[in-house]
Amino acid sequence: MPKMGMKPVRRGQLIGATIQTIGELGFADASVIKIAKRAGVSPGIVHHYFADKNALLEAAMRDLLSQLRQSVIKRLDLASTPMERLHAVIDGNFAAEQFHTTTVAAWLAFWAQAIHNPALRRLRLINASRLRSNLRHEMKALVHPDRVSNATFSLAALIDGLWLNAALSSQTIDAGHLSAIARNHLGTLLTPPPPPPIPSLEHAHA
Amino acid sequence: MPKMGMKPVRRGQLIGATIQTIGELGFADASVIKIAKRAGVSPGIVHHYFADKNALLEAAMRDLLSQLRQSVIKRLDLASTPMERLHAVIDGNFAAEQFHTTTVAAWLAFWAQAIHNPALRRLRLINASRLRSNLRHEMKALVHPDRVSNATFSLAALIDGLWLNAALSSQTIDAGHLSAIARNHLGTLLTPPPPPPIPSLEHAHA
Amino acid sequence: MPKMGMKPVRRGQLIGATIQTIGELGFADASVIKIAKRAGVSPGIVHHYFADKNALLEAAMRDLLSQLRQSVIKRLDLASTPMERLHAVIDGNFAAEQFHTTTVAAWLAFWAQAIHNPALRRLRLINASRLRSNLRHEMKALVHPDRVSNATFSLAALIDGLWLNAALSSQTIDAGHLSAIARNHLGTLLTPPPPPPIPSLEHAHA
Amino acid sequence: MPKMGMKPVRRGQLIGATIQTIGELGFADASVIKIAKRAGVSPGIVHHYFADKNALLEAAMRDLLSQLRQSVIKRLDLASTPMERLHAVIDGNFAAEQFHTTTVAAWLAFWAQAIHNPALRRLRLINASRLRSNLRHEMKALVHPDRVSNATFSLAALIDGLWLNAALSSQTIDAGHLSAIARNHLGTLLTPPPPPPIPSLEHAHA
DNA sequence: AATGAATGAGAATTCATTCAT
DNA sequence: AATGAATGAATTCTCATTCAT
Repeated sequence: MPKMGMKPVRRGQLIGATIQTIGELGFADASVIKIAKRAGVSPGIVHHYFADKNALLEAAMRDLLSQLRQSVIKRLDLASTPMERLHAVIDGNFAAEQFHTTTVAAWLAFWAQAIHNPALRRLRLINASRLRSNLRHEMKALVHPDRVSNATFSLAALIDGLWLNAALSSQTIDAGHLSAIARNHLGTLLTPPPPPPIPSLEHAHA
Repeated sequence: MPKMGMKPVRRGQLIGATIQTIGELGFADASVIKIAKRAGVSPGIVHHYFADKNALLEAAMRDLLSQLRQSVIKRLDLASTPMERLHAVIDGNFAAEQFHTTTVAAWLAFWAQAIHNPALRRLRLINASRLRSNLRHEMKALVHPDRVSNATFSLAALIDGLWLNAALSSQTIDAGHLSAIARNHLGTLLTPPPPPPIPSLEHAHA
Repeated sequence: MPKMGMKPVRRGQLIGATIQTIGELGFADASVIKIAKRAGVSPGIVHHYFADKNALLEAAMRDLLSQLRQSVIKRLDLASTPMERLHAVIDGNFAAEQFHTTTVAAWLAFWAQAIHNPALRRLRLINASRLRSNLRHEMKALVHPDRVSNATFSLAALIDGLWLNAALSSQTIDAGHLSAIARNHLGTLLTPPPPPPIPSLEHAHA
Repeated sequence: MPKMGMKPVRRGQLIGATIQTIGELGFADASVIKIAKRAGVSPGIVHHYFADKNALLEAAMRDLLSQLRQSVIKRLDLASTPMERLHAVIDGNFAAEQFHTTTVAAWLAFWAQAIHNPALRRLRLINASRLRSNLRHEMKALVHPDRVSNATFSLAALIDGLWLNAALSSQTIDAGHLSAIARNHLGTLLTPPPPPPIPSLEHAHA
């Protein structure tokens, strides 16, 4: 009698092993054989649960995105004001569990590969537009309509940039610090720009 | 004697072909054979000019970094005030020639791979610290000493984040727009945060 | 489940094919592809059973050595006196099955390569010291202690030399003849050297 | 004006580099490029002085054989009695200059390869028969006609075996010791076998 | 459900050789 | 005479995938 319902278990094992392997070795060196070995299963079984390597990669990226989304949603549920909701998005993106070295490296690998892989690209687009949509919705309540688009774009870029710097840095990541910087940036987006302090600087902007 | 002075020519061809190939196919699918084919030479000749694939990749990344640096330096030479110099750094990073689709994709691929490849990692670190050092030096002239570090970190992250978004976006990149956003962010870093304008917003911060 | 227990079968096939191929083509021309072809398997499978080419070569040499050892041990089991045991060692080394042309050629190839390959070198050293130890132990019972070392060295060298001449000769090998020569040499080692027959010859030795 | 008569010089350089390279790396790893590099010339020039790699290898082996022959001939010129001449052959084979590690390793490599390479095989056969012929001629003056053949064969084999052991040994080679063992063996070949010392041993011989 | 045997393509790299200069 | 650029084949090894069991 076969073990029942192994499907989700095995899939989870393989997805986890995929993220780990990509995070540790990079996309180019993450072979099915290595992933299977890390998952503690035979290489043959991978194709029993996933159509091909691409399907496995897609599932892995979907898992990463889903974890991130959960991290944000969890915090959104506790927020009530627009500002709180924006902080929730920021903090959700910088949640501690998102910063394990291998996970961050896997993220970057997926981003790089998504340029060339349509399935991954689609996943990333869906996620990115969802994030933008979240941000934009709250921004509308806080900034002038003319500035919503830029403010959203700017905050989203800063979040990504902070993440990227963390991914590439060899130092341990202080998620709180990243969050604070993003919150601070958000603060400046909300307030009207102060009058130019000194003429010379104003000149420099031109 | 053989055709003299082919070395720099071939090396340049191969480096260009490498960046193109990585940009189009991604790191994982950029094989020496494909690179050689794109450069219009035989696969064997690659190892006549580069010790191994890694040396070729390193040279390609070095080339990308060098182009970026030139782009910044060119603008720094025309700048005189600290603010102008910061704008030079921003604009240099967002120069039009830096935004060809394949080039940007190659950049991302190198960043992702740099996590796992010591030689690439070293190159990236050198470049990153040079950028930081440039920014920090000018920041010191413009913001309170206590805020130099954070301001530098924040601006550098935003530059990277804007770049990353451009890299991943399928839309054509408007470098001027990215520059404007970064300049605007820089503006907010320089000025002291204004007093909370209205109580309701203050409440939203809580 | 896959075809079970293929491991020892395939390994045996591949080892046999390796010895055959090296024996026929020499070390330099024995490629993994040719070996696989001779074994009737695909080139890829070789690395499923052996870590790399070196491991395959090592296994092949180990096999040759083991066959030789068995040939000696089989005869040692039937011997009772020291002299019989020495003859067993000689005859074991010159057993007919050790003289198939390809096998002898493989032996020579391995010896030559062992100089440059640490793993093969180690195998050869283990085997050589085992042979010496066997010989020395029996020699102790038959010759004066002062002469054990030289007698052992001399007999071992003669065995190797006879083998080598056979290996390089294009004529069919008469193992019995080689054995007889070695036994004869052994006989001279056992007896005290006769007094110098004529002074002039003694002088020539000096 | 081109340098005149470079031909023998370059050929000599290349032959020396070939022997060195084969001795250090083995036959399989001695490529034309490596040989040229060691000789301090470009890889292209090799084919200006030698038809192909095989011709270079053949010339190198011919050089080794010639050196050995010179070593013997030099000593033969000083010898007058048959025994002295046999000693000259032995000592010539074990001359110190023949025992540089790389040279001995090159010898072994050539022997192994000679099995598969007709040109090398021919060279080796010519040399071997010359050595045999030398030995046999002198043996005829010293031993009973019925034993000339075996005595020659035995002595030649011992010389080769001692050499082989030296080649494979990691220890420094004591050429004098090898010479002494061969001379001693020769001594036993010349004298009539003594009467059996004890019946039991005689029985063991049967 | 699961194994691991097996394949054949493709990877990086090295090679002997040729050739324009 | 000599260089080193250039080729295309061959090398070892890894890969995704299939399949009998």
